[in-house]
Amino acid sequence: MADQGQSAVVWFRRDLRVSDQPTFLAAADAADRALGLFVLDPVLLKPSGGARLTFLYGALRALDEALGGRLLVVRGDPAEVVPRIAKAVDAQTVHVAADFGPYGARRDEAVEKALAEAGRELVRSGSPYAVAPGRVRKDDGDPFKVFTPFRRRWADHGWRAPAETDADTLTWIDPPQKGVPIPADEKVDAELPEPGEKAALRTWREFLDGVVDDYGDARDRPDRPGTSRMSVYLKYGCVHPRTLLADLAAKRSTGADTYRTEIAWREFYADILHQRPDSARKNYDRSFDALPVESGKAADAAFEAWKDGRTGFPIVDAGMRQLRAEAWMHNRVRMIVASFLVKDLHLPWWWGARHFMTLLVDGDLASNQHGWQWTAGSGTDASPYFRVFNPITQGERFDPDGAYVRRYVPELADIPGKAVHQPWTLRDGIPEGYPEPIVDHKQERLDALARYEKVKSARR
DNA sequence: TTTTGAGTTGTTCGA
DNA sequence: GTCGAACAACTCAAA
Repeated sequence: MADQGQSAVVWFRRDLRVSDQPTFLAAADAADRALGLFVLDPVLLKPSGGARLTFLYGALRALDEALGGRLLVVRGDPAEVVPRIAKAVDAQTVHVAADFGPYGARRDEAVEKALAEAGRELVRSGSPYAVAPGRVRKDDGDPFKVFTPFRRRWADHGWRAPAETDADTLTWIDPPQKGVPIPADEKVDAELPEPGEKAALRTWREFLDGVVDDYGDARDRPDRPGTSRMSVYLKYGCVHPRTLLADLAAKRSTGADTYRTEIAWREFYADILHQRPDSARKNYDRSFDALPVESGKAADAAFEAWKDGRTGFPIVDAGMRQLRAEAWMHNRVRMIVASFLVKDLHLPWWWGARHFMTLLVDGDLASNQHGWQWTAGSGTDASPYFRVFNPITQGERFDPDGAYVRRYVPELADIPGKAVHQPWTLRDGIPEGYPEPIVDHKQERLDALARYEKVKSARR
């Protein structure tokens, strides 16, 4: 089928791996040689914090190595770069995994159009999801707005087995031109996970052989390594969720079920963002536009205290400091600090969401923005408005010995046990250097409930 | 079209 | 200390 000597381009984006790569199979069908390409797109690089850039560069180095040092890295606008490279290697087809993000989808349309003008084709094979956004639909054809029925239909829909590919599926050609070197790591203080496909599979194997069966409970304990740590690898496609689902299918534990549900959440939020690209920046439920939020100098000061981990609430401060130290935060603690920003400080959820996206190594637009909206109550299937996390109760329940707090808040390192969650009750007073609580939680909870009344009356 | 059942992650209060 | 109920009403999904 392929003409002798025909080549194709495999344009990598959020699929920095060689196993389970449908694009490789499609490219092998179309041609007998391929060029591996990655485009450093300033539009995407600019809002990425140093942690994500550093991880990305590391993953690119790992991919380049897997391709025998033949990955071409070019900087520029993909709509200009991709057609130029395709022409240089005389490729009829450029192969990608479909992107369903607000920017990615527009970018791909522009690239597709530019390629078509030169008689070339952008071929989409697969996506970063087990089920592509837009596929899971109700009987009447409309998209789901509630998670649980989505998950049921999603599981019924099913997914393909992992594509059997590796670096040798294609013959990689030498780049026709010199690209740019993969940039050096950004200056990041945080300790980052090891980038790349091998690290992803090793991390997954550890989880699968270890805590997965106990995941249902263990995942809520920030003081213990009970989570999979796969988020960053999924974000950059160092592993495909299909691979994880195939391994989970062999497990028959509730822990494995719970983990499968977490993957479903990732797919649900990608689907929602696909339906409603504006929901990355605006309230999914627009009646929440009526929620009164704080602004001005006092709000800015409170926001700074939150970002710095100096709110005087130990579990909140520990989380915010873990974010700076590791460019990652335990999921349970993400909910606690988010609830605190939105319901104790009465600040807009998107302030917090933006801060997360700046620092998180695993920052994914769909999951991050909709996770925040869930906490704020403005999202799909949102938390009932009266559900306000109590940072002390949450700390005592999920960090019962206080080990998590002591690990990240050195001022409190000498306080034993769960007393660490309420340093203001200590006989000797709050340890030097640690702040007083910046708000009275009980008071702010009532204030939050009053503010939500405004949303309710705006609906009428 | 109408009806019915259900909806990630919590807190507080009173018995 | 433990336990169950209240906290509201609405929208969604499916029969």
